[in-house]
Amino acid sequence: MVKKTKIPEITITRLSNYFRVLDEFKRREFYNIASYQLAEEMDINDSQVRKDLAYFGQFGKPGMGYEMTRLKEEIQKILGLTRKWRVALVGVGNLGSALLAYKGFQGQGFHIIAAFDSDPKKMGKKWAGTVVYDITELKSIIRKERIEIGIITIPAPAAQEVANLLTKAGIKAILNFAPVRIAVPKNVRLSNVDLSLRLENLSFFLSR
Amino acid sequence: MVKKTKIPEITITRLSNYFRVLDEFKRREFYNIASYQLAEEMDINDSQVRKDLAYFGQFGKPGMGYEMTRLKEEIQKILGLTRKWRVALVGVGNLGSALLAYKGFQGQGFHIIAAFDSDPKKMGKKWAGTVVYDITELKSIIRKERIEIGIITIPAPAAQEVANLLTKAGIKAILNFAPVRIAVPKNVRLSNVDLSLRLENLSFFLSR
DNA sequence: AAGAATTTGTGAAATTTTTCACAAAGTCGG
DNA sequence: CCGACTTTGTGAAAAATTTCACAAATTCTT
Repeated sequence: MVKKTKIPEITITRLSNYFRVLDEFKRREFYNIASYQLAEEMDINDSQVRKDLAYFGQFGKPGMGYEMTRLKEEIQKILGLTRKWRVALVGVGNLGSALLAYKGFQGQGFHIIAAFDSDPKKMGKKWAGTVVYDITELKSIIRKERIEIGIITIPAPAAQEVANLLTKAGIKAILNFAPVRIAVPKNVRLSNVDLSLRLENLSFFLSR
Repeated sequence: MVKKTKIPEITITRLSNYFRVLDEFKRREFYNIASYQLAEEMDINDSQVRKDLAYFGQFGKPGMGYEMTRLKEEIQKILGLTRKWRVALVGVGNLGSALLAYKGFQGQGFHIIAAFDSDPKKMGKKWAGTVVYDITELKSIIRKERIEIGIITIPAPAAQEVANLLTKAGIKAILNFAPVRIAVPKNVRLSNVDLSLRLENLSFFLSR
């Protein structure tokens, strides 16, 4: 399945978006979908769609397009969404609580197993079904629970420190919402969600 | 200032990140910064940094690099952050409240002037200093308050409907947090923040 | 069953983005 | 003020990504 060819990261992002489009078309009770339909929906070129999918195999039928159920399954396999991912969230503030309550993660196989905070008032309680632990317990719980992904939703100043804790606990990937760039070892995958950055981007285009 | 040359969108994103790096260096009391320092910090090539900045002018001095205060100001001008932006937020749920409380926006000139919700229990109250209005008042308030940017933080099913309302009210840009692709007229700038997408991306790289 | 119509998968071409590499401009120490 | 350094700004080269375009596979129509 996984080819030797280097796959552009943006292809992976598009794969997620194809998945979303398929969900919408599924509700319309289509059985097949052609590359040009996916492309139109996403405002891209149709051969882009075919190239992206061709990195991973030959899923389509000439003259017919792609069988929707099959394609959804294939994308799920490619993205690693056929298994459950065990996730920890650090920082049960406004944003952290919102993410704990967010239904979208659960559906895609991302299970927030544990939350951490340094505020004694929050510890021991449950937020949207997830127990909040003292951050001093982070290492032991992440190891015991075999948690692989960490979400950082604490203020900027402490973000690097928490990233270090997560790394030392053996986490494999971090999704960082703190508005600060953090450094992690090369074997840890890091993804930043900078909320202001998106607004700044809009601001640029509105200003021209 | 604005050249005829087509500026890659990714350059704009990097500009925001240069801005973050400058903030961090400033605290260390540096006066100048060289392209290779910015580059190192961001794990990119130094000529990339110079190219990005050169789209907008000649801000550096050979042998010396860039004067930090000046560069920060220039980037602010480029990104349109020297003015205030009037923003509305639709959907005061978990995520919406978190964004209302988020300090980062304010600092960059993004002021959330009004929030909207359809839940009568929330209307009329204030959340983190912002009044929550009935969504039926959206059009009139957006016009009266001259609001230009809308943030959508409602569940997926109603997102398109709200986008239509915002568009009809004359909004110029939308930041969409609903996990669904929405359609807007070409003159409205749309940016999607799909939280699951980021986790899916991590999942892909962890699965390989 | 044959011809028309679709649509895939993929080399090749075009375009975009990144990196290289270096002249020119400026700094610094003595 | 000179010679050694440093670093910018930018053409040119390289690399990556997107688009074109078409043979081959498959379905559809009659």
